[in-house]
Amino acid sequence: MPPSNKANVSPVLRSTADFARHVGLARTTVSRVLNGQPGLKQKTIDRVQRALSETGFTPNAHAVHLKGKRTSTIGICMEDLATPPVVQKLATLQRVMRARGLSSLIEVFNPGSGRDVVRHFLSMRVEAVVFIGHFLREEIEARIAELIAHGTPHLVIDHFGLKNANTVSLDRGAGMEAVIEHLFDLGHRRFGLLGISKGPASKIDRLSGLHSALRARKLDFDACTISLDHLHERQNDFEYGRKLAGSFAAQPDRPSAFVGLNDAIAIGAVRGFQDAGLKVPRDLSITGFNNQEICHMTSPTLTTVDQNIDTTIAAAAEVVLEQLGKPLRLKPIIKTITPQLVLGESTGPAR
Amino acid sequence: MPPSNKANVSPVLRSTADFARHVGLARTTVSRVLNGQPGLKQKTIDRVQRALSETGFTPNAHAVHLKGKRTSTIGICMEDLATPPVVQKLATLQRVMRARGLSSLIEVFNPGSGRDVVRHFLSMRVEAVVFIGHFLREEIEARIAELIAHGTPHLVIDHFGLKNANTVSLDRGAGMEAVIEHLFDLGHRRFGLLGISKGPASKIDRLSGLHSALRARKLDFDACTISLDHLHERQNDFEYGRKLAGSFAAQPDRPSAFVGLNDAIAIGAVRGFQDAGLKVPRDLSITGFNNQEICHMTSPTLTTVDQNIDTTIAAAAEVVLEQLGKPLRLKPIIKTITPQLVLGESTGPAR
DNA sequence: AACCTCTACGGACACGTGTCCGCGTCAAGT
DNA sequence: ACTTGACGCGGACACGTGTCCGTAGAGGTT
Repeated sequence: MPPSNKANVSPVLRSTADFARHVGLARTTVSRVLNGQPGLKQKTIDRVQRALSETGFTPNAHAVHLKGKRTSTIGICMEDLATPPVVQKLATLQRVMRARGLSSLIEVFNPGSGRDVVRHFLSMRVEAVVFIGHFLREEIEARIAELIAHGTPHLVIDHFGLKNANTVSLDRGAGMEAVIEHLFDLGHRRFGLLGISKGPASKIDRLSGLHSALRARKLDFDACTISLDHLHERQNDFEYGRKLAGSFAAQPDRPSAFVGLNDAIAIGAVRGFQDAGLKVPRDLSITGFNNQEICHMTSPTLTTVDQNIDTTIAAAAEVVLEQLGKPLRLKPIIKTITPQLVLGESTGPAR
Repeated sequence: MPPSNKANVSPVLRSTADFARHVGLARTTVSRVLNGQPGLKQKTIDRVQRALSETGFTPNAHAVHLKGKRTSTIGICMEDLATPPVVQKLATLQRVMRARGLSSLIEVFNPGSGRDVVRHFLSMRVEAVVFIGHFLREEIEARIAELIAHGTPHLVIDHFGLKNANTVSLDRGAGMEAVIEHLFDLGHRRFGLLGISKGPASKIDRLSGLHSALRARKLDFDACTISLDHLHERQNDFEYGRKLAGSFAAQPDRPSAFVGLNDAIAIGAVRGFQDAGLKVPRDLSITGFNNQEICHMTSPTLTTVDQNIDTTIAAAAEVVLEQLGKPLRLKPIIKTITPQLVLGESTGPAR
């Protein structure tokens, strides 16, 4: 008696045809219900809906997309998932896109695998590709050219200065200006750089921000900043900051304020100076960058710079959404986000 | 002259037919090359390969999968992306799966949206679904039942004790036993619990580990552990740990060792005790859980428990890969991972 | 010149879906 | 009883792909 165990052992419904048979309707009728077409009795609609939630049947997305419906998927390409800021960006972007009905296909772009990643996105016919992080310049530019050739919109978050690329980037220079302003107001005139190496600076880099902030206060960059970047045993940022602090502590004429590349280096430096018997901020001031949670969990808490990630991602989402479905723009879109100083206990008046 | 600008303005190739026309071969021939079928002249193969890398053409994955080829995609369902351990698990799993040729479709399972997430995975015909994190029990059990009904394999990482679910979980009880053993050997006999509330314990919970560790050392659980969990103003773990430490510090007869639920609580507690003028580990010992990077960046560094995430994910990947393509197993697979004590500076001999 | 082998061609079908369209059915209205 | 309208049915096609198969042309051998 086949009908008897029909109730307990329901077969796996793999197609609309299967499902329609199960409901007792024609495939086309079911399809009409699923796509909200008019001309159907309410009773029929209810019948399908109920069976739908009972069986959990879902139309094959591949067939649907093949028929021409949007894939409603974007590709997100990550440099890595190692640091909190990029993870936070990913999480926020994913949430914003989901709220707009877009799924995220996420891949990590190992050096050299970029081609495969982008090919995979293209084969999935994603509606846009977002890159988060900092990549090899030639590689990412080649990938973007490929995307453009395929008519697929793209956006790069946090890799400024790429050719022909739509970018949303944090103005780290402005962040540095805010840091210098804060330290200057506290009376500091000489600054140690932790993990920030002197060299050529592009438009919104930390260094250019340092330069302009010092210039605006009639200070000479080379005279009032010191970088001990010769120690290239940089394993991880915390240890590196600690070692740098050790070297600085041994110097007779050291600066009164230290500007860290990121929070880990700054926190390592705090520790390094403490190990050398110095007190922060009594003897010297230290700043970080990124405003990670950890900044509020150390003694002293860290003065740092917040990336305004929500603003960044909102801007990014806007750029992506605005491009969807339209022909590709000719001129690249470039947006800049201004970060924000966050005061902690690690900065104080110069002695 | 149409052929003249053929070189600079190449049209977007959207199908194998387009591509074949572009190469000057039959669609079927191109398809044969793409799928590595025999009976083709090397010269022809090379011609297609070259055009392939020049144009960057990719077959429509949806059509390919529709034809019956594997989707080679797994769904990963995250509780959130807020804490480092889950992010690390995600990153590792994604990497391992990619190395096996599997893409990851990642979604965040907001309470209530679980149904949609799983439906989406099913509509994409993923080959398996992995849950990472801790969910509402009824909700995740309902989702798993749905997956089973659809014949799709699943795995839950870090949510122990679910009915009919394949799980890989950390044996937090064993972690607690290691912690107690370490503290006991240092001479501690009374323990303060930070964020760990007394109550019913299931098999591999922290509490059951505490119980058995104390029992093995002939100590009475209720007599030698104190929990101040009445302060339910738990905003974030760090502040909560700090407040708990403040309350404990005010007690005349406080324990000599404190066991934290996680690293953030423990680090907050360190800070709280320091604020009260106590020294760690001179006056008291503190342990965390998770071995986040931050543990090595505080003063003192934290004694904690490592989750052995690589081992966890390796086991998870094995379970998933073993299930792919086969009919569903009847008996749930349950694996347990043993964590590992990591010594820091925050624990020392009892006074 | 006749024959054979190698290889590309191109028609055909299936996969699961959305959509169009003509046809049948059934109930309500006249 | 007849007309009419509402509504479900089922055939057909297209989407892009993989694969089978019969055919044809090119090139080499006898």
